[in-house]
Amino acid sequence: MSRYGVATDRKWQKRWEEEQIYAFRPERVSEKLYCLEMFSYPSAANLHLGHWWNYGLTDCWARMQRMQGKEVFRPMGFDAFGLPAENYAIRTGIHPRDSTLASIATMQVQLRQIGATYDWRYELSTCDASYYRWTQWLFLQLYKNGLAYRKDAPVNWCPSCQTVLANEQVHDGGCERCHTPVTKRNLTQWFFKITDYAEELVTTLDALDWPEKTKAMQKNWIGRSEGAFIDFPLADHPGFIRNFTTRADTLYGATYLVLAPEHPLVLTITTPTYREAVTQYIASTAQQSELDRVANVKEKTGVFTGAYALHPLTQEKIPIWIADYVLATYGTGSVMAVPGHDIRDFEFATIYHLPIPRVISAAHPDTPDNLPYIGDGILINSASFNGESSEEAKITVVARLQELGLGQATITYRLRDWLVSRQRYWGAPVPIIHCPHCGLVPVPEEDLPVELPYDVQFTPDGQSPLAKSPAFMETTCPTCGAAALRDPDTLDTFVDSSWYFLRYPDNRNQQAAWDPAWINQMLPVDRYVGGPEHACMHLLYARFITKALRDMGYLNFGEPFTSLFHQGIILGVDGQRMSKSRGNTIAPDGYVERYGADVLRLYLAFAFSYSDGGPWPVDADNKPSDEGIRGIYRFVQRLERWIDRLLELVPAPIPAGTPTPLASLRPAERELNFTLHQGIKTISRDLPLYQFNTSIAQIMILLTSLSRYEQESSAPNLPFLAQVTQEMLRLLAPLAPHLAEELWEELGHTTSIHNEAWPTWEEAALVLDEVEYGVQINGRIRAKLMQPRDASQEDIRLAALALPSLAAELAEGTVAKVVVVPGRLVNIVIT
RNA sequence: GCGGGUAUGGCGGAAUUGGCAGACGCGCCAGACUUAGGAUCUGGUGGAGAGAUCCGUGCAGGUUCAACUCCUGUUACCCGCACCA
Repeated sequence: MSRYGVATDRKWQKRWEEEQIYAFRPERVSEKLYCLEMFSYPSAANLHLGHWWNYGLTDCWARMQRMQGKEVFRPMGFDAFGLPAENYAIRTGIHPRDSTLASIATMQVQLRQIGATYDWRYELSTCDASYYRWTQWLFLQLYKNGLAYRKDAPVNWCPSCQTVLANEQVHDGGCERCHTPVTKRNLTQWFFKITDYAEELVTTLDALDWPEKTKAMQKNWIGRSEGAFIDFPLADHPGFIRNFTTRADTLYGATYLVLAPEHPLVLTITTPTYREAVTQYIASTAQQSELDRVANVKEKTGVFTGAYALHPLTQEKIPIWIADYVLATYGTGSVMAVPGHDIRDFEFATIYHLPIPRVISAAHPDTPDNLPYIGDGILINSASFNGESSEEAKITVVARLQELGLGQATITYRLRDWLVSRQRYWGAPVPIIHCPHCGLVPVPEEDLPVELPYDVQFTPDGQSPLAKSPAFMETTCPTCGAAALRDPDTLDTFVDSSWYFLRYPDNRNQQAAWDPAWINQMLPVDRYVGGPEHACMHLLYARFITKALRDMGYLNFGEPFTSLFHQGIILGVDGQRMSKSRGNTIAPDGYVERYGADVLRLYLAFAFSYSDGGPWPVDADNKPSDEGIRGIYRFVQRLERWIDRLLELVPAPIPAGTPTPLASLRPAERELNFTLHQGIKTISRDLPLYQFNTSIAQIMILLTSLSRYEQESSAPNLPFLAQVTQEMLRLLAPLAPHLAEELWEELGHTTSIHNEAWPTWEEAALVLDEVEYGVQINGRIRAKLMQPRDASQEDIRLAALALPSLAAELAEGTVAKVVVVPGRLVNIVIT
């Protein structure tokens, strides 16, 4: 049994809290390091392994930064609004507010059991009126600056959650949360104009210290595309149809236009003969779910409208079709179809027997004539543009169109505006009043918060629950005083989390969301840690909101998270994500009770790569194994035995000790000293990179070296042993904070190890008098060779060639070359 | 189809600038101790072979005195996006 255990954890957690040793000191803001993990969703159950993995291991990182003199700002809070609490309420009848507050209370206690360095004075919870008051304030600022607007549009609707969803919340045509196929509905909804920032969001991405994958995902999601608008005048109506293309060079190959069924001009231009077919087609596509649409990609369908447009350069009459392979929400909702050089247009033209001319010839003709050629090439059948390259023609064709007033170069984005209103209860109310006389009237800022009422019938039926609460809805217009109604929708929870990192450092400010002078010093977040699944939602929204607030003058920076790190995920033994429904969860509680928080922390840190995660190991019976944890537990016991041994040799209190001068160390001590400094150097390099496993390995090696030195030495150098032991505990402190603190106290210290400075290493200690060389013949290791540190390359070469064990093999050939790598190896090349 | 990533012993995982592959731990094997335990300690442990040796980082090539590492091609798996004009 180890004497360290959960009781030790409690003892130190209590004392740290009393002494406020992790309190952030604002006067040291110049040394601040804002390190943040994505905040947690309050859940009624006990903390799961993921919490320990996310928050326990980032704590090791933060603790090392503290010891290196950084003023670490490390807050924790709760992303407390959202559907799970509401769905739980519908099942159980427990009000979302009650269940959420209870969950938060549980988590506040349990998060402390990890032994992390949170400064709880900066806590926040998004469902508190003192927080969402400022979420509503944010909405109003966006509204006043034209970045929040209401529009009637086809939007994603989840029939199960009974609410609209943002584009980002539709995955594979289904609801991100419940996977129900999403349908389209025409509704009037609130949007944030994130598209105004599309260009900056994509161009400033490169400079961020973020994982390449995440940057690529955002870039892809924003979908910047350079091309041109090309207008095709209508043959029988005034006006024109505007198309977006990236291939203006293929304009002479455009043989028809295709509009999305939702395109606003469709019914205007459709001729009476085709009206019935067209309306039928529109109706059938409208009732298709996103999933059906994706499933039907292979069979292209469409109908002719009977209308014609004029080719802008040839004046030829070309037919106008509608088809659902053209998306209403991208570009102009209309394309010029070039079946000779586009796969989709080709498939469509083949089915409906439309002509498929060639206007680009490939430099190396390897595409058969019965397939579209989608690459660049030389223009043919393109009048005066013949002979130009695709690259040239993309410019010259657009220039000609521009002279005619029928085209211009442009950039489009895939990114759509962010739909933020939700027809659900448990969220921040939209702070807008609908007045019959004045229209949309923002709630005056001094009237915030618009409080979410408690007594509401929140069972979802497609209506906003708040609409059924007259006490909430009925108000007066702030402008004209007439009776008016509040907006019944609540805000997407991603609005709450798009600015929480700005609130933490000034969380009790009641006059403003924050004090800009203070926040501009505290932010941006220096290191943000969280899962990669937020790449195109939270991380994108937070960047947008930060940039918008900067342009309104509330911030002087435009990127919220300078540096981003994604942890991996610990999976169940089946390799699947842990979940109650799969029954593959592993509870941390038992391990913590039995071995203590630090054994679990050390195990998680040691047994997995932090960036990869991976499945929990299995034993011979395919059950979750705790053999690895017992290995860590043995290490803890070995460490305690060593401390006991040291205290036998050197009674407490052990002096803090100064490093013994290198020159006065005997050879065996030099070896131990080498291991110490090697360990300090390695851990100082690896811990900042979240390479916890190698850091712990170094401490294990150091402990082994310590006890071996003591066992093998007839007269151990006791002050030196005491000093090395204390350095080892300092190295351990970030990883096993309770254990290190306890052992530190046993050595007689009366101040916390967590206020000790991080050890430094001396390069001189890493230089040994003798170096072992590997001696290779033709690249294969054949012998070892000890050489003095200052031996010349020539000495080493001669010593290697003179090795008796190599004589026979060397005699078989002639030595062509000898490569000496100082300090490492010798390679003898024989032929 | 596009983008990003991964592949190393029985297992988790190491390997700094191209320089002795497999650190550290688990498991396994052998031994010690014993108040007989699912405890602890010590030693060994990539594979093949009696052995000298040979073979080994998904696969096939290449560059190099030297390749897990760099280059070309290829396979499998994972993640994200996907009729985006």
